[in-house]
Amino acid sequence: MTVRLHDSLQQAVVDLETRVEGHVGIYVCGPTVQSAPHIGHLRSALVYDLWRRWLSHRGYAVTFIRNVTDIDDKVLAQQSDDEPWYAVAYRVELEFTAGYQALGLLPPTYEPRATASIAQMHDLIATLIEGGHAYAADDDSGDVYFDVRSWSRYGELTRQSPDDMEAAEDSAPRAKRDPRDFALWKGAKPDEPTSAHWDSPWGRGRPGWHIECSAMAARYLGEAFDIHGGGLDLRFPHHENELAQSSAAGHAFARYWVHNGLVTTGGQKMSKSLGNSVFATDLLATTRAAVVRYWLGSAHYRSTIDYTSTSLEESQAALERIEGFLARASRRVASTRFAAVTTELPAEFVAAMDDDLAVPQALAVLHERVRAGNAALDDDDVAAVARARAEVAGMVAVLGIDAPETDARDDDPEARALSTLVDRLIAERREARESRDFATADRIRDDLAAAGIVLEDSPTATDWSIDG
RNA sequence: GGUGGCGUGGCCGAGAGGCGAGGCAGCGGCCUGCAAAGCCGUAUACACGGGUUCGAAUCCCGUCGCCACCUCCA
Repeated sequence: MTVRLHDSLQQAVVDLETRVEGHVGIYVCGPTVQSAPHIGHLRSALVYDLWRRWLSHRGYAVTFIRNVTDIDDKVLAQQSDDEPWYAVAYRVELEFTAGYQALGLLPPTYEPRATASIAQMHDLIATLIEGGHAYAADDDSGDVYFDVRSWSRYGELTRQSPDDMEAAEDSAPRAKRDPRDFALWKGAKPDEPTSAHWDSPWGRGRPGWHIECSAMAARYLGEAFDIHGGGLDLRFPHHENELAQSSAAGHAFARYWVHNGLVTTGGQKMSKSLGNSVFATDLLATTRAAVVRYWLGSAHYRSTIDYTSTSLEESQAALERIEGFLARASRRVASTRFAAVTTELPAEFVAAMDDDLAVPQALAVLHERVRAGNAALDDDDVAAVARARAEVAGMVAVLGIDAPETDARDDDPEARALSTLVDRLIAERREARESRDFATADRIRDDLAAAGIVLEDSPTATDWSIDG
């Protein structure tokens, strides 16, 4: 069984055949660091983290590149007297990194910033001009444009003909040969800070957005690589333009184009203008990161997911069911000869993940094993418990929802004191129960519950946890 | 106008011609002193109207509603 993935260019789920056997090069469009990350950004990054983890699990050596667009109109627009554009970019980049880390995303192999690959962009632009696919504007703007009409394949990614496209409304008419031509290099404008300009063969200026990704992908993965990913909203014009300019420059570029679905609120895409964004920091302040990760990852990566007030609650309950089993199973198995049992992932799980990362079906397998494991616990079938525990732990690990729960009980003196107190109360309650003084036993349980501590009785012992 | 997608039981969310994925919530039972957790059981579901077929949520035609992109956007 091979890994299959949906290729936007072929509009079909196809077998993954990598350029170099056993190796995968992935380029994902990262954010323009102009304002705080919302959960849509998080989802996008998570989707490719899941791809990467799965491909690694399947034995591929993965080179994973996710860029940071740190020079752009929008970044420049955010600067103030107190904070130059490059400081804005770095501040926002740190916010993104914090969000990624909270969700347990693996760091990319390289995370290049656009401003560090200006020379590579120049080379690419020069190649395009030589090949007759780009031109320097014949006004004094210093702009360089890609010549859409020179590239007959233009529109192949999104199956659009330039003739059918709505012409962009240019606020300032520029020296474009065709309204659909897009900027590779933007000539310096007097109101822009000089720190945002670089020398080039076409005069001082800064790069257009699309050329950045083409240049960085080629620099870090080579002119030909395997998978190019990004949000569905980037398909046009960004990815179409990347494909056109890289192809026109003679690069084989990406074999497969993967696009993740968007996150909506109230059925509409999160956007700055609508003001309906749910920001990463706000959500993570109130919700455990593992729950956010579970929720964002539990739908298929190509489908739209809508944020509602209850979506997190359902994910939390589902995740806690898994975690509860794992905790009980570990306790039951810990001191037995089954403690170290290892096992392969269930075949149905592997088949689901291989099939264009069908996480929903993979989760169905996971939950089925949790159910079986819980039943084995009820039957006290230790071998079966150990097997289910190993399978569940393995599945949870590839999905990245195994973020180590901070078991605060042993960490610091304060938690240790709490632990001692709770254990003493549990002992008192046990004595009360044994002497059939249920009023006292229930009072202890209620008081603990009021303090956020949940008791869980089993035939042999009482365990407790802090209600998340 | 062009391009792509969606509409599944109370909710979330898979599936894509033939035994009703899975989760959340609910209901009944088991367990429990009572709970919690867990287990077992539990649903005239596939936007609407036609058609193809022995058989359609799945294929075809049409209708309605919603979303995304064509302008910066994960």
